[in-house]
Amino acid sequence: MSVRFAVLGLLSQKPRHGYELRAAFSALVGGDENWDVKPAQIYTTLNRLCLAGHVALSSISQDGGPEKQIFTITDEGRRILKEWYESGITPEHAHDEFFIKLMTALVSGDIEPFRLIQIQRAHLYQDLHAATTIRNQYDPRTEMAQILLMDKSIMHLEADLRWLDIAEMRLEVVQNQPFPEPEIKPRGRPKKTAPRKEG
Amino acid sequence: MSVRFAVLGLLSQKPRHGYELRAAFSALVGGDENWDVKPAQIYTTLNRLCLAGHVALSSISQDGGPEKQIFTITDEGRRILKEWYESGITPEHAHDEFFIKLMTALVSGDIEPFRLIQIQRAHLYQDLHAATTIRNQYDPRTEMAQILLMDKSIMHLEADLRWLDIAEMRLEVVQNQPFPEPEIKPRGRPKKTAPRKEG
DNA sequence: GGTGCCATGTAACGCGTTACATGATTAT
DNA sequence: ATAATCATGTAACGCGTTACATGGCACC
Repeated sequence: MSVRFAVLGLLSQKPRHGYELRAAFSALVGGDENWDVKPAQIYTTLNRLCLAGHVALSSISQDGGPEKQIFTITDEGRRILKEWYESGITPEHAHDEFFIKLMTALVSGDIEPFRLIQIQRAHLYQDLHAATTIRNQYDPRTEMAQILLMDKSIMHLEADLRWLDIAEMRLEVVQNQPFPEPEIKPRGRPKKTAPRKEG
Repeated sequence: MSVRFAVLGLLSQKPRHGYELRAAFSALVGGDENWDVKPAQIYTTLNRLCLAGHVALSSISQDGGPEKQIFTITDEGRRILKEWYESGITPEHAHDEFFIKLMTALVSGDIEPFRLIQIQRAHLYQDLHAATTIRNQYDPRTEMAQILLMDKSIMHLEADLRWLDIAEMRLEVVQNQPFPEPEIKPRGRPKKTAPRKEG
């Protein structure tokens, strides 16, 4: 979803063509090491935005160079962009890959969870060290995006490390008790307004 | 990627059929409120795993009830599962939607970044309160997955909130200086071993 | 006889990636 | 010349979602 709205936002600033959008997006995220958007995605996204009526092909320029198809945001596009700005975003922590890995390991018994945690902890410490080093090399006056991104990485790597500690503790407590096969409940049971833990 | 490996791990524990895998995955992540895998994904994933040779259709049982296609993990499947277990995972923080939103807003000037931060902060506080409440209702003996997931959510929501504070501070420092149009550098320039910040 | 669970899929779409393909201009 | 950059796309695939479709069994 992010790329679509970023394209919309960039077109809200001024009309642009595909190639320019790619470069602008790259600048937005602080370089293509962080998020390299492929041309294919830019052009297919523009196509979908056109079909949705959020963007329109306004003109084709050709200042000596190759042909440029310049896109402009529509009123409807401005509307849904504003909606995006005004909405809060809930990050999806359940979809975290290490969480799935740990749970899978617990159920299948293929590998000791503490070893898994150990591997991941070492990995995260490396990432944390790298992120800190990189952040301190940026110039706050000209590389704000890069710095904010590294700040974010650092905060979340620390959070992940804290979580590993907590997970380890929780698993130590129950480790002598056999890990209970998680209950496989029937699906699609009636949902009341708040189906959580009443009674 | 997560679902594919989770399926592999669950089949490593014991052979299962599609419907059973869906229920087992749901149990893994602590209920379909967290991550509801759709039947379509289970069956297409099984299909791809079969084509890749990581899983094989071993038998079709029919104990009175409907037909069940039972899948088994192959040696190759066990190999790549082990590889996954042994690898560390680097979370992708650049792809965070709020980060993109903030950067887009800064570049396009459509909305004040501080207002954006305020909206997001309020949203995250609500999420944090909800997550904490929910976590404390679970039973540590039988609902470990749910508790660990909520721990994770809480850690990361706190990290997000801390990051909002930092971002706000950083933006306050540069707010009187006009936000510099991020440099749009030419793409694909020669990459040395470490293209960062030399000279 | 309906509702809900068990069990299987297909079709189409959105988002993102990889690979491929074309052609013009600009710098060495 | 040829390499890099500017500029545009298509095709095919992986992952994930929504919607649609089929059929048997069990319980009330």
